[in-house]
Amino acid sequence: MPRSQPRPEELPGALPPVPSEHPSPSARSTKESLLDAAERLFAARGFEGTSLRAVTQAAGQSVSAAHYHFGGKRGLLRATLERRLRPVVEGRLRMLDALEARGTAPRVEEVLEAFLRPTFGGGAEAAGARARFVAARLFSDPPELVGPLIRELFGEVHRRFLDALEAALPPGTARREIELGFRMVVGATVQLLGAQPPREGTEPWPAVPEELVPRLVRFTAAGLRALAAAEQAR
Amino acid sequence: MPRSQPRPEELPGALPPVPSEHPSPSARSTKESLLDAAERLFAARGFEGTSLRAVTQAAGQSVSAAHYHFGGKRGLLRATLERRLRPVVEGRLRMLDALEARGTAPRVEEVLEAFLRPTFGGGAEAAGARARFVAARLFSDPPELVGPLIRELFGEVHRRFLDALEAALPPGTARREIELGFRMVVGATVQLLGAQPPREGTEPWPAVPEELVPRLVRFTAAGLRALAAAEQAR
DNA sequence: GTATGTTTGAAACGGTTGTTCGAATCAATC
DNA sequence: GATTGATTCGAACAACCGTTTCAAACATAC
Repeated sequence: MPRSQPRPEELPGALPPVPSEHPSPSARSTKESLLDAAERLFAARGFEGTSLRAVTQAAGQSVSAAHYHFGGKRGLLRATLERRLRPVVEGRLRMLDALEARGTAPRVEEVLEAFLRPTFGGGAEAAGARARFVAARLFSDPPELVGPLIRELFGEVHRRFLDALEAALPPGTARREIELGFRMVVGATVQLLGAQPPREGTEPWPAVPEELVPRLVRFTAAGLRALAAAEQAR
Repeated sequence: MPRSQPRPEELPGALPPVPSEHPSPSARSTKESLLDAAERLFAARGFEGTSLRAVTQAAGQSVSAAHYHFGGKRGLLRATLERRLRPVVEGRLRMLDALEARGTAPRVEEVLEAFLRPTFGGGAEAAGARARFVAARLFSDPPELVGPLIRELFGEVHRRFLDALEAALPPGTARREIELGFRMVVGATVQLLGAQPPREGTEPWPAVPEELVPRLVRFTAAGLRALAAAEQAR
């Protein structure tokens, strides 16, 4: 019975999914139009608050197309998140690599800039602003779906940046103190990422990356140094 | 036709709703059991991700009870948020009042402590930890519902704390710089509030208010001062 | 008791949800 | 031109959604 069902996305452990050997150009545009619409709607109304039909309708596609390409609604969210997060992660690691390949030890500000700059990457244009929708979603959408993705994408990054901060801060600073400070860095970043949220009902707070990143670096570097100094003085 | 429909919650502009002149003790426990269940479930799965039936079932009540007491699902969310946010707002204002009633001008750290302490109020016990669920929800649930509530509850608070910070920081610091810094304060706070989120699927990050508040004050005070100093040097 | 207004319960309403199915369409290969 | 596999579409599925309805149960005042 040749009931073949060739889902492009991962099946459990079957033969390699044959990832679209010949992806027709229309298939590419179908996938991307779905991702674009999903990104916009998930950002505005959240995952549970957005119906698959709303996405496909906005994309001008059929519901079954979404299932065919992404395996369902959850797969669509995952793909949407991954598309925007992957470049951020890669940018962070690349900048940190460059920093550590240099001879002299990196300063706290440099490590933080390597972490923050790719977050606001892509300039101030629409694509960059849109890309930042993920921040809000990361902390609100189904944890059993987003949680593993965060660990998979950000696990190595967080470890490496914690190490780099430990090396840049005064020696003897407790690891837990650094972890706590790093969480605050992330928090401040996420909050400013939402400065231009593509959320309906919230008026944007005009800000461009060129303005935000230096402030963020200045603020968080001083914060981390203060934590280390207080630890030192004890 | 005496088809009376005495909703305890607000009707548009009709006569005062007669807010339960004789609230039977069972009615109180009904409302509170609903609020407790709603709080737990909304925190874990979000507003749209939680069905009203799941809430009423967990509370051991009927669906109509929720509609009767809160006017529907949205009213239930609003009541849930309000119950936890109101004390925080009042605590912040009270501490700021006390600070300003004193003779000497408050320091940055004191203003920040007045802002942060009530946020982590209630100690480390379950009620306090549970109360913090709101932070996550505030930035993810339907903006057209939560947005007005935020402005209503936090509008005055934010304005007053911005003024207090402006007075405590070196004179001449640009207002926008302070607003930006304040957003980072909020971001760092929210992030640490989620240190023990009652979210399924995310392992908690053990931390108690006594440990977090001083770190938060230290970190953000240094950050704000750094922003002001850079502004000064220009 | 009766009367009055508040609170609960069970069932049903219309509408929407994510997903599945089977046939139709398309592009490329033999 | 037939075969093969990838893609698209519309229709249908069962399950669930928030809300409403109506009657029973309740407490309190007369």
